[in-house]
Amino acid sequence: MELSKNYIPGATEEKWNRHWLSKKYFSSSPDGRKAFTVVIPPPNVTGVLHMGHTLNETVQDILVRKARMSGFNACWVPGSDHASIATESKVVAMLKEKGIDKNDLSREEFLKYAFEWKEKYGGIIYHQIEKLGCSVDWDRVTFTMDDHYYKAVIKVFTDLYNKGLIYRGARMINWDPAARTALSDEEVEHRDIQGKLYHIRYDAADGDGYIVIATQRPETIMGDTAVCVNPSDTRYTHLKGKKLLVPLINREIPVIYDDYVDPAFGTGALKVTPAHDINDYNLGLKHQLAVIDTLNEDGTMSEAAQLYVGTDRFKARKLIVAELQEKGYMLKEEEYSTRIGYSQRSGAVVEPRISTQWFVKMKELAAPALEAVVNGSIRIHPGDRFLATYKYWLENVKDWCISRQLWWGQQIPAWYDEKGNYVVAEDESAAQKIYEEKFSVSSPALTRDEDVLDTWFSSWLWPSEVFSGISDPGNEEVRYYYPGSVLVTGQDIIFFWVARMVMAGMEYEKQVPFHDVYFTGMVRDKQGRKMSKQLGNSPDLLELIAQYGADAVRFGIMISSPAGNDLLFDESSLEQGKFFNNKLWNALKLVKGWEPRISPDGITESFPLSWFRNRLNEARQEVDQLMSQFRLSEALKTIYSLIWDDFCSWYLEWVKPGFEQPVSAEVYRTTIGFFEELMQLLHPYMPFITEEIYHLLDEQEDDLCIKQFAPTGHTDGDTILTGDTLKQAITAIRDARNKNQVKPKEEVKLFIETIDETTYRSVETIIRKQVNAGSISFVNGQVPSSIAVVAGKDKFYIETEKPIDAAVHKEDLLKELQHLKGFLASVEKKLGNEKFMQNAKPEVLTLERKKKADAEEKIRVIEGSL
RNA sequence: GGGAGUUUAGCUCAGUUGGUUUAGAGCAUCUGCCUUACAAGCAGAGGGUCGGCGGUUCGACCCCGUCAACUCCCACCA
Repeated sequence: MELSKNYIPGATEEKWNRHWLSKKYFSSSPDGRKAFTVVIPPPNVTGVLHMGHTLNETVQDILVRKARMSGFNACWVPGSDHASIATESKVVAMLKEKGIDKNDLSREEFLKYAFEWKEKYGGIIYHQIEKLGCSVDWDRVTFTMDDHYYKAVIKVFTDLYNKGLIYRGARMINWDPAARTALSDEEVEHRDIQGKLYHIRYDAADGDGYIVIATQRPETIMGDTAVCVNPSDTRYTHLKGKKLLVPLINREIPVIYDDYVDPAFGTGALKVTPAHDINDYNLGLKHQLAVIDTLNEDGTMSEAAQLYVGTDRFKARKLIVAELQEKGYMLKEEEYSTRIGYSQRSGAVVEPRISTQWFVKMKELAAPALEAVVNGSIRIHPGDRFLATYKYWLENVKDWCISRQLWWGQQIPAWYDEKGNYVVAEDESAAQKIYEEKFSVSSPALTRDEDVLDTWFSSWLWPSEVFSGISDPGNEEVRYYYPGSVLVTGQDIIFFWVARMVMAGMEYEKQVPFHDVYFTGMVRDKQGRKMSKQLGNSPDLLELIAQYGADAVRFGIMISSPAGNDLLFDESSLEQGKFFNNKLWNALKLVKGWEPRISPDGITESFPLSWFRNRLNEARQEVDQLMSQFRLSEALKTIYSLIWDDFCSWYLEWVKPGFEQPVSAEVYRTTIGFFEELMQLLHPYMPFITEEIYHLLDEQEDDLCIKQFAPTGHTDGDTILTGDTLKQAITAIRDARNKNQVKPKEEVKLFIETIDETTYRSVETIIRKQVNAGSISFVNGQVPSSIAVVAGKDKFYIETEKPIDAAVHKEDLLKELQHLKGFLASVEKKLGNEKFMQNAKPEVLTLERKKKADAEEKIRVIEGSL
């Protein structure tokens, strides 16, 4: 058949995707093989795949395809996350565009819109995953709001509640005034902000004296219930027992004393606003201060504030500052840089707020999760870089606020009576029953908690519940597939997700959820900025695939992405991938072109055949090792160079017959075999083109993507030795072929006499390179054009062609000998033979002419034997 | 305020036990080639005080110390 001039990815990718899917190659069910389980980090249902996902999915696919080809029952579970707050805010925005206010809808109506949205956009992600060539098991698509998943979440909630690990209570939480919901600590992002520190005067109620406080948030003064100073601060002792007046509203508040206050900071006086600051809240608890909440849930001033009621907090700040200035309370304003918490989703400035919410007690759950990583049951890659972060978080973990004032998500399974008494149960009838027993009331009127659970409260069950391991404990599938082999994810969700999955896994499966965690870096744009939709700097994956082909995209993103390091995305690496595709294609065209010319007259030169066989085996072992260490990018480089340099530039050029010359059947067969093996090796990285070429090379019954690796041939000692010799010969021939470029090297002669042949040969080779490299040379301009190194049992010499005045250069020479000794000692050590250099003592001698001639004679012999 | 990471050619990055790398790849630049698989290619060339300084060593891109720049994570000083 006629092969096209260049490789055209689009149609080929489409073809093989359809073929693989129709054959259900990526579907997995439990069997006698060992399972290799990967669960996809479920992307948000609303999103599209950005480059970060592309990197993650590619890494997973490489590992999964490799495992599948290595004989494992590979199972990669796809799915998506309902992403409670993220999705809800998008649906709300979408409704707003249509002129619909969420508040005018019932919960059911809203959820209908949300599910429609999910159906519409959830599919985009799956389409992208498929286009990228990800070999996921489409029969296992899981959504975190599937029925069984809902059941699991509710079950875990009630179970933890019954164990006393979930409680409800009023605490100071992070409040998102835009989304009007509570957030967990992890959902708050801190950013450095240039703010102002305002110095405000609080007069004594009796008119005698005042205190100046410093604050960043003057709009909260109406919530003040004390001013606190350090008891040792003599500046304020005269005010003891007095009351102060809050400016503008003239409410009386006490002066309190606490060591918490740093006299050196600001004015040494702190206004205490228990409703709007965590420290003030704690201080308030200690000193039994009243709590005055001056903000509404949308961030506007509340009735309790008395002033500017209904005005947004930031507008109110400006107005209050102006009023304080006008009335003379504002003594000073200074620039002040601080950190402010923002809601990760809505971007709104988070308010600390006292609110009744549901919490998970984390300490108990954290202990086994910490242990699993510390004792090595879970290995984190790369190295231990993230181990410290993981440990620190678990050791200092605080309770997890899991209730959200949203509708999209799993509704909290708690039922209340009109007095606020509540029970937790898996469904309403169970709740009725429990309530009846607990309160001895029959047929109570109960209403369900309005709130839903944090999205991560479902995500943390993912590794188990994708196999229904929690809704249907101990079923055959979860027993077979759990725990997963490797989790590939971004380091940004180590707390949100990874640590919590380990907790849930230990609690509900009594086992770690995965053995290895591979953290990919963040993908940034050329300017080093994080890729984000807001910046519009994240390229569209489908467009990239259309432009370069999926294989090239995968190649481009993998070729320079060491684990855990950030990746500056550069399209030129995708181009490199595209070029590589074409190189493969052209090699195919070359080899296929020989087919009609196979003839008994063809010459078989066995040398290149055995050389490449050897090279291929060597590279395969290297690739295996690199991949098992998750050094995927280096493995790809090895394969790339093996194909481009060794196979195309050397092997094919070598065995290539002259114009219209016959090709021996052996050469043809062997070459096809090599090519197939190469395609197999590359397949996890570039699945489409390798499958295509594999089939075009030869009529194949099997498909490459499920073909298992044949054992590496010729691994016995003899062959390896032959290989080394071959390698040297190849190198020599390469040099010869490049002879036009070979520069006349400075002639260097060396001679060493050692105890045994092996040591001698190694030392000789290395020392030759060292001398060539100039590592062994003379200083002070006395670099000789020719050196002879003469070594004996307990001494060795360096001899120069031009005589060197030993008296003048003795120090230099000794230094060189010392250097040489150290170097040779290390070579000996590597060879496991430390007898020779131990007692060697450097000394400078003048060699006689005759001796030199002897040495040169031996050199000739050595060179002849090479 | 703590902790981590990064710093190698114009750009993006390799360089894992300190000595077969007088520092490598791709892209970009320059030169010559449409040579019968491949101009998406081939043959070459230029380009680096391996962030600065100090130390250990016979020998350091690699180990130690220190400084600088950039990035990230964590933390309740108004």
